[in-house]
Amino acid sequence: MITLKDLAATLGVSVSTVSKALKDSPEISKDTIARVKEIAKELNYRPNTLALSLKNRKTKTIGVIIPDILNVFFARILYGIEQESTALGYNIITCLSNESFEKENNSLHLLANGSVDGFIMSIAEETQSNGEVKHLKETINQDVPIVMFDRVANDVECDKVIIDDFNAAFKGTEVLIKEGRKKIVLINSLGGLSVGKLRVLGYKKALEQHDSYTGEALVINIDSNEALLNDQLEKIITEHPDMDGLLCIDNVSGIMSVNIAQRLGRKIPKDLSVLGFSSDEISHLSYPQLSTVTQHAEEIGQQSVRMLVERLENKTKGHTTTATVDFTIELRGTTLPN
Amino acid sequence: MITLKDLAATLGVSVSTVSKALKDSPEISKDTIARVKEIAKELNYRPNTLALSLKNRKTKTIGVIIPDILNVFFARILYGIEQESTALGYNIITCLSNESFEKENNSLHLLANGSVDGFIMSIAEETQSNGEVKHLKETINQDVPIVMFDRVANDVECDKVIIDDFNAAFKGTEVLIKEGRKKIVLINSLGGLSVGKLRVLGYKKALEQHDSYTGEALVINIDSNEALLNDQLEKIITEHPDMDGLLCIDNVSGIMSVNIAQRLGRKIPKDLSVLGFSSDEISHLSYPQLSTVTQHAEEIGQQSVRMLVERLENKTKGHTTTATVDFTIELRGTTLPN
DNA sequence: AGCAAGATCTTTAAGCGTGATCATATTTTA
DNA sequence: TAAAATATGATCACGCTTAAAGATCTTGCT
Repeated sequence: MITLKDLAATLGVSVSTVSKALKDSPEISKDTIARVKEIAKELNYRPNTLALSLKNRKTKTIGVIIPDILNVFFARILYGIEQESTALGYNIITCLSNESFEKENNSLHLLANGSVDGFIMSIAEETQSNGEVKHLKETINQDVPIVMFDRVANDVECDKVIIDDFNAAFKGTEVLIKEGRKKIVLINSLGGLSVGKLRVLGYKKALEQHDSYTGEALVINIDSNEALLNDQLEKIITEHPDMDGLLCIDNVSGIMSVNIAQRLGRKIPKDLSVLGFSSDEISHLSYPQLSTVTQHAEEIGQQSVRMLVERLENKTKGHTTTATVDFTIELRGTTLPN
Repeated sequence: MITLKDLAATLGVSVSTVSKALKDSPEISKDTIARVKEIAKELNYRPNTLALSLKNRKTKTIGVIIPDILNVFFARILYGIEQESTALGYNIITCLSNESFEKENNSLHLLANGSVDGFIMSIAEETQSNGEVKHLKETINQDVPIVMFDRVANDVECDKVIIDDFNAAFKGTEVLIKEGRKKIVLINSLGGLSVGKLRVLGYKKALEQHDSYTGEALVINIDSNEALLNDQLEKIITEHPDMDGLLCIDNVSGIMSVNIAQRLGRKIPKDLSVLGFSSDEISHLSYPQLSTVTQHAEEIGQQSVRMLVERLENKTKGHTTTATVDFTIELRGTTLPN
């Protein structure tokens, strides 16, 4: 690695002269500046980011903690985070909590010592169901800000980026109601997560509020293990022959349900209307293509970065914000054309 | 942030005493060690990684460059990388090249200045098709080692982790041949990538070598844009009514083909046997579940980390290795049971 | 012309947080 | 009481920035 010292030595000047020359300081003569720059280029000098970070007490690096990178939703959020950070001149250190509290906790401690300027994270399932928040509060108290997205801890005071899950499910359910469906079922594989709970509430509220819907509300909880998903869904579809509307609130069960229902002889969307929750790319995997409540995952990521950087660079103390990112409902082939 | 200085001040001893005490130096009295440790714990002291990195000239951080995080294959590799790095005490800085040469190049330059000890990467499509290697060679020459996985640059001398793509396609094709299929088609959406080319070669070789196969080889190149995939596949399946074996060499077109073919009235696997290339989780999305040539993505990631760390810690100079990670063929529902 | 006061350019020194080496001070032992 | 053991402190270096000091050359004024 080439350092300022090396440049100084080859030119026979002092380190500080080189340093100043490289940033066009008016203190340094045009001539010297030119000479320094030339040799710097020739030797392919790059300032050592570590040294700069140490000096400036900031790293221009964001710690990102993702619960599950194999979930397209999170992968896409990471994509958004990466894009926006790069645009704003930040790097990201990515940690995968793998839904484990311990890993999440470790990552936080490992990086909250000057390695990153702040965190962007969605909390692990385990953390959420156990209601663990100490590690989060501690980090914030040490002046390392956190922005939480999607899965947030309500009793931690920090910036947040969420979807209006209640409303998303509400509007989604309305789509099915307005089609005149008589038995609309919600399949829930999100277990103890707050987002799942909110979606169930939105679904129930919509059914209640529309007099045109005369059926019952039926929420079926299933195991989220993907290997078991096919069998569970097949069982549900078989056991509910009169089901004509289906709301799947996770990424993949909508796709699977469409494929299974068709194999079992249901016409989609005629006999059964299916609405999933996910982003575009996965909806292509079924035929007809899955209609979805689309969460703008990329936007969630970008927004999170913007909020964190705002806080870092303007030193916004106190006063936290919660941003809600819009959802859209995209009707493709598994619901009736309107 | 709490520093050694802070601890020293509160205890009324010197910084070096604190530093030594924290690492149980025999130079320091039991008594002082205890006192230092107690207050360190109380104030929640964590050594500043940045300062350590600067001092030790190594960061214990790996730069990871991924072409496309929305591709499950890469997401899963990242998963493996993260697991193994954490296990070996390394952090990862993740950059997404998004298949662009420029982003790849930038990331490399941005981090190859002491920010990371080495890189693990798969080169961007653009980089590969243009045959750009200067940035890679430069990095290696600056003594920052690179491990490439999956998509590798043949004329760059570095450690590599690959799949035996030729053989994977060869064996996969053999499965279909042994079923007695008469018209086996390969659908290629991987365009200019080396892996795609190797798979096509393996397929052709298998067809040639088996006298029992009397049909032709037919490679159909398609656009990889997922939004267009459905239509393209439907067209292919419609136009080739006599096709009875299908090899899809990317992640998703196998799934789509199965769903489309069934909708068009083909019985799977009776009329048409389909074999995809992907990892487990995505194969669940079709019914019957897709039979696949499974690439052990996680293992590829882990192996890459092991090779890099080996080089970093043992200062293995010169002498590069290429590791081949096994593939397995997993017959699920879209091929005949054997 | 003579010389203080600027103007211009360069170097010195300190500090970011650590750890290693070397030096110093205090106590114990032979 | 000198030598050895014990405990602590001072200093430097990692690569960089920056305030302050130093050195050299111009300028302006009597």
